[in-house]
Amino acid sequence: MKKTFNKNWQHLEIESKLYNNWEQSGYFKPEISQKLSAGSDQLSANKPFVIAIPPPNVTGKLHIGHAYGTTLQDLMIRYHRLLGDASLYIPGMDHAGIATQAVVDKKLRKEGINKNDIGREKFVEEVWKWKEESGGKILQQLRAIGASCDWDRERFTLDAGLSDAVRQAFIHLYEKDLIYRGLRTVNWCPKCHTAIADDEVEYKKEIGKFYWIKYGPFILATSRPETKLGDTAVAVHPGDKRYKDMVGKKYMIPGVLGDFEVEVVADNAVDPNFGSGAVKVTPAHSIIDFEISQRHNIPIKQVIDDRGRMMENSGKYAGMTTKEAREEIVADMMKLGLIDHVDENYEHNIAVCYRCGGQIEPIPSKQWFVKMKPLAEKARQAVESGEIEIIPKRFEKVYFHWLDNIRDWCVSRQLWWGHQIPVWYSDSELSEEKIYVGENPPEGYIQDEDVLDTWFSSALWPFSTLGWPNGSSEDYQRFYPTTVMETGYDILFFWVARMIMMGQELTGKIPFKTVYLHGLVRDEHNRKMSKSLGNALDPLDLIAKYGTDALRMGLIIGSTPGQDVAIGESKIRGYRNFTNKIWNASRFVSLRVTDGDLQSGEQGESKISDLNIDEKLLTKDDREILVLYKTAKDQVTKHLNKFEFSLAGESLYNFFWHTFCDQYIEKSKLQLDDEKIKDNTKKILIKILSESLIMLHPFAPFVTEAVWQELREFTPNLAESIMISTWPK
RNA sequence: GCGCGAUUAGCUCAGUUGGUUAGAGCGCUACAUUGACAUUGUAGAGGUCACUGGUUCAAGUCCAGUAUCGCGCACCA
Repeated sequence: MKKTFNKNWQHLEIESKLYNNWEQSGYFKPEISQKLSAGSDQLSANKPFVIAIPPPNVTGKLHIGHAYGTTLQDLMIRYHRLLGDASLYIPGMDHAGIATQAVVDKKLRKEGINKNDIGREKFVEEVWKWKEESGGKILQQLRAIGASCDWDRERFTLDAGLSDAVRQAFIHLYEKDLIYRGLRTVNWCPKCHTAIADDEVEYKKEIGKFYWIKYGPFILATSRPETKLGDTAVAVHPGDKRYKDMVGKKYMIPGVLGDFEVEVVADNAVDPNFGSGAVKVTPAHSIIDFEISQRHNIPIKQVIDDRGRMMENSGKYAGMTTKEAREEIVADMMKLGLIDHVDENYEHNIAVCYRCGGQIEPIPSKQWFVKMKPLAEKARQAVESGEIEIIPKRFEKVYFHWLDNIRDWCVSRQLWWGHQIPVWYSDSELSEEKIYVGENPPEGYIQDEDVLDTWFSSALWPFSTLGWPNGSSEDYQRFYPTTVMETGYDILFFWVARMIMMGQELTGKIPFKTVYLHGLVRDEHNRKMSKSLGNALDPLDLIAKYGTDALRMGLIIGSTPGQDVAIGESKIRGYRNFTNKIWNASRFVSLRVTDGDLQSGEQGESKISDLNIDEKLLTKDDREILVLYKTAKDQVTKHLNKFEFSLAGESLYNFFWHTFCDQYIEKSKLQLDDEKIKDNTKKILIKILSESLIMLHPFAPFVTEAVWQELREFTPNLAESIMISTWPK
C-alpha cells in the first residue's frame, strides 16, 4: 500500500498514537539501551542518566509551569537516551498533606459531611478514594506533554515503599539525635489547625494601629495589645543606656486584669532604635519572644488557644478571638489611662499561612523538630566543593545564605493525611517518659497522632523512589545518585536543600550532581498568570490547538535558567509553523527520493540502497551544506552538554529552516533533475534530514517520530523508532 | 536592613570564555500564488544594548556608581 503525505502536520490525530506505541514498546525503560548496545550483556555497559520528576501534587491540574519543567526534564532524558545512556525518568506524585486534606475536607463539607464526625480512619479512606480518581488525570497530562517516563517505576509518596522509607528515615534521625520533640512557640495556623514550618509562613503588608502604652516605668509600642495578658518580661538592648539601671530588676505593671510582674532583661534581639527601645516580651505568642525567654529563663504564659481565641485565664476576654479581644482591651486601657497615644497608619507585615492565607497565631506546642545545623553544614560543603552544581550559579549564594541562617525544622503536622509519626507513648498523655520509636511498638502503647510535613517525604524522593532503604535493590545500586534535579527556583529551600541534606545523611551520598532551576512562566506581557487576571494558559488547550511539539519549543527557546519566561499564544503559534516546516521538508524529501507525486502526496516506489555519499560527485552547494550542517551539529551538541537548551534549540531552528530548507532544498531541486548527481543529492538530503530529525527529537518528539516512520519506508538502516536511534557523531 | 535579578528592535526575550555589519519569535512594509509548505518565500524598515565613569587595542559582555522595575531573606516588638 502506498503511503501518502498530508500537506500539513496533523498533530491531533497522531500524537497520542505515537505515545502509546512508545510506551508499549518499552522504549521509556532504561533497559532499552542495554538491549541496543550490540554484544554487551552487562548492565554497566551504559552509563546511567537519571531524573526523578518533581512529583506534582495529587490535588492539582497540571499548569503551564509543570509543562515547562516536564519539557526540560524530558528534553534531557531524550537527549541522553539518544547518546546511548541508560536513561531513566522516574514519574510519581506527591500526597501534598495540607493541600489535599483541605481539598477533600471542603468536598465532604459540600456533601454535608464533617470530618470530625466520621473520624480519622474514614476520612483518610475518603482521601484515598479521591486520590485514585484525581491522580490519574495528572499522569495522563504528563503523557500529553510527551514525558518519556518509565511508568512501571511510578511512585507515590504515600505508597508502601515510600512510607517505609519515611519511617526508616525518622528512626535513623532519632537514633542519631537529629530529631527531637520539644515544647516551643511555633507558627500555628488556626484555620488549618496545624503547626507549620518557618518557611511556610508568608508575610503580607498591612496598615494597622501601633499602640504606645504606659507600661509601668516604660512607654513601649505594640501592634498586638491583646498579647499583653501573656507578657512575662520586658527586654532592652544590652547597650542601651536609658534602661541600664533597670536590667535585672522586677516591676509591677498595671494591666486590664490587675497588676502583673515582669523582669527586665537585656537581649541583643532588641533594636534600641526602634520604638522606645523597650519591648514587652510575650514568650507564648511570639517566636522571637520565646527565644528571648529561653535565653533568660523567663516563664511562658499562654493566653491564646489553638483556635485563635483567648483562653480561660483571660478573665472577661476569655472566648473572644484575638481581634475582638484587642478592641475590648484597647477600650479598657483607654479608660484606665494606659494608652499614651496611637499611630494610626502603621505599616507592618503580618504573618499568614502559605496554604490558606489565614493569619498565623504563634502558640506554644509540643512538636517534632529536625536539627538542621549539622545537616546544613554538609549540604553547604557539597555545593561549595563543586560536587553538586547549581545552574544558574547565582543561586548558590541564595542557597548558602539560607543554610547559614537555618533554624530547626518543625516537621510534625496536626493533620490526618500523611505519614503518621512512628513514635509510640506508654501513656495517653503522650508524655515522653516512656517512648518507643520504631516499627514494633510494645503492647498498649499509643501512636503519636501527628503526621509528618509533606516535604519530609519529598526530601527522600531521589532515593526512596529507587528502593531505599533497601540499599541492595537493583535500581538503587544502578541509578543512585541521580544525575540532574530539574525544578523551579521557588522550591530551592523547601525541597532541593532538604533532599541534599537527607541524601547525605541517609545514603551517605549526594542525591544528584546537577541542580537545574527554571523560572516561573508568565504571560506574554510578563505578568504573573492568575485566575483573577484570566491570563492563565492551559497547557492542554495549547496542545490541542498547536501540538505538543510547538508548546515544548515555545517554552524552551528564548528562555534561560533561573529567569522567568514570558509566553503567549503567538509564540507557540510560531513554533507550530516550525513543526509544520519539519513535516513539509520531510514530505518533499520523501516524495522526491521515492519519485512520488508532489501534488497528491503519494509516495513512489524508488528506494535508496545505501547512504554512502560519493565525495567525487559533490557540487559546491553540497559541500557548503555539509559544512554548515557539521557546524550546526557541533553547536547543538555543545550547547546541550552545557545545559544551554535555548541556544541549542535556536541553532537547530535556524539551521533547519533557514539553511537546510530555504537554501539547500531549493538548490536540490535543480540537482535532482540532473541524472548524474541525482542519487548523490538524494543521499545528502536523507542524511541531513534524518540526522536533523534526531537532534530535533528531544525538542519536538512527536513530529520527528512521525516523519521518521515515513523515512523508514525507503531508507535502509534507520532504527525502528527515532527515540532509540543514535545521536549524530 | 541584607542579598539577587532585570533594563537590548513596536511587544516578549536570547546573546555561551570581551573580538567584524548586535540576534530570534510575534508585529510592520513591499513584492511573489497552480512550484514541499501561505502554518510559505524573497527583500526590507526598525536598536546611542537604562544612565555615568573606569579597565582594555577592543565592552551589550568586565569593574565602580546612579536610576527605575521585580524577586528572595530577615525584621517590624
